[in-house]
Amino acid sequence: MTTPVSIPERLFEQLKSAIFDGDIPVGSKLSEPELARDYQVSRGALREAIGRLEACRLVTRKTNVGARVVELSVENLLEIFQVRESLEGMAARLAAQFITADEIVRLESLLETHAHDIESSENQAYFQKEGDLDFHYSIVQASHNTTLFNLLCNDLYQLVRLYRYQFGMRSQRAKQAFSEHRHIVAAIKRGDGEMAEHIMRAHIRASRESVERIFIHESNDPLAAEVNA
Amino acid sequence: MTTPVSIPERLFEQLKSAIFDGDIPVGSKLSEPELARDYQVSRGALREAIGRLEACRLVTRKTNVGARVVELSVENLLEIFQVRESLEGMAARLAAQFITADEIVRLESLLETHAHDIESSENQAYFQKEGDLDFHYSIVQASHNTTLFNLLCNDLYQLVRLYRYQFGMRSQRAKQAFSEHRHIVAAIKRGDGEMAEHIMRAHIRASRESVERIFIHESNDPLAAEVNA
DNA sequence: ATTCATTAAATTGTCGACAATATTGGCCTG
DNA sequence: CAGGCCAATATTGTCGACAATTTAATGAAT
Repeated sequence: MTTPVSIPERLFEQLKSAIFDGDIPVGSKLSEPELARDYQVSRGALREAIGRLEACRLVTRKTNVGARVVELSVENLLEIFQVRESLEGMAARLAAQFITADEIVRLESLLETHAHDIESSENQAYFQKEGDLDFHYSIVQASHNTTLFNLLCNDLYQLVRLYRYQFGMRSQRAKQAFSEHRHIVAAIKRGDGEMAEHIMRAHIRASRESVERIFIHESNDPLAAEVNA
Repeated sequence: MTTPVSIPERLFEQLKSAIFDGDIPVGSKLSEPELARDYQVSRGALREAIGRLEACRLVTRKTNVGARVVELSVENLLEIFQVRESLEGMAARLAAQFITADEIVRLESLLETHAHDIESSENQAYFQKEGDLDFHYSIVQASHNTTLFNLLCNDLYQLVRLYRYQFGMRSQRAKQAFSEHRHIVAAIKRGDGEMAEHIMRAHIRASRESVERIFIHESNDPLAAEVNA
């Protein structure tokens, strides 16, 4: 017995993909009649889907005017990094305290997968499109704090994905980042919460600073931004 | 020209109040036909309002089954405290860095109001029903990080309010908490972010530990819980 | 030509009706 | 009497139509 999926739920996922892929451009208006035609659904169902997009801050709505895809800005991206540093640092510390044996196994096998991805990929602007987020997702899950999980995985990570896709961010230090992932897992495994938090924060801070350098100081090449956190 | 308010928006506020006040009991089902009758609105408008309640996690929804007011638990409350310690600590640090002169004035006048409230109130289980949250709200605002603001003020504080109302939490250390508020503002005013964060974290941690003591060790009197953070 | 008012078109907001699903209660069977 | 099946009922999901509002298009006046 699989959980039933309503039309708005499906639409929500479809619209997210369309936004991530740029089929619905950033900043553009979501026309209800148009989308209802395109996706062959009633406006009611569409409106509920848009409501969910609003909830995870991918679109903003104005009464009597309509919904638009959020505008991206470096300032907002840096804000998100700041919040992530704080929350994911905490997640790493809690994970070190509460992670289960089973979760450790899964986390290490995830690392193995990523290690393989790095080896097999020729160019260095490689793997972690979702893989990196998967790692962070797993850490948050291992914290066993559902409030924290909801904030990060339901809200923030959606925006992080949007920034990655839209800015076409690629890692400039993939091996470095991967190595940090390993150290984080090692610290968690031995129950060293202090260290896990410390590395995680440094890990995310490094990404933020990379973005700052690229976008603030000389922003000619936004395609080479940082992604590995 | 005042911003137009749609029916779902109004309903959202009304339902929130009804939930906070216990008119719609915690854990109970939100019957669409019943509520539509009571509030004299169509089910469509009601469903959108319920969607917003779901977004800030005051209700949970199951497809084809309906919406229920969230179940409260001490575990969840402690989770929220943990997240708040992390986020509000950061907010205090950022506030020390970015607060404007105007915001400092408003913050200090808020403190004066609270000081007066404490003086004029005879019993010690006094003032801060919303006043305390107002303080924390102001600090977050002064951080000038809109992402942080959204997470705390749109999502978490709603739940905090629900816990306060439902558990009838009262401060056991109001004067102590107020003094901590003063120290936080002082640190922010002199631009000492490290100190502001440190005090804020200790402030919230103290509240969490108070709740732990009351609910975990001997929980006979949930009415005397901690509220001042 | 530019601005403003007026009107026409399009879009969003709201509603009630129908379809699909879940829940309830009764009935039958073991 | 317990447990499961089936019909009846109620609730949620979905849709298309109408109303309210915003946006645009048109034209008149300065």
